[in-house]
Amino acid sequence: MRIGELSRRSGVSSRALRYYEEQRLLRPVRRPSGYREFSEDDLDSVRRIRLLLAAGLGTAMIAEILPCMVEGNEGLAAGCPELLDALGGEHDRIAASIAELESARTLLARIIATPVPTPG
DNA sequence: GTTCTAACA
DNA sequence: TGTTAGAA
Repeated sequence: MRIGELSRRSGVSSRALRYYEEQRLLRPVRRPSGYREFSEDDLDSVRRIRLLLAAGLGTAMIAEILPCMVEGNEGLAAGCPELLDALGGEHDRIAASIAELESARTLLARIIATPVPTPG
């Protein structure tokens, strides 16, 4: 299928799909016309890419683990055990970010809730 | 009409 | 990322 159809079926903009190819997340073949030709499997790949992006992973990481992702009974699973380490690292990195943001939120909430001292 | 690349708001 | 110009 061409990029327009994949865009419609996936709900992802053609601009984003071209970007995914540039990031090596998708490898469509080229027609003689120069048009990209995507496979049916690419539709699943796009869904997985969106999921992994939503999970906070970067395109570089996604490019590495995408070929290892397998459909489990409860969703996507890491088919390659050696990648669990990298995923664990991402998890910890996100957890650290959350901790920092929570500190910032608490600080702001405290400032907002502190009354201005009245003169006198 | 659809897609391509490159570049800009 | 969206959008657009100009070409195929």
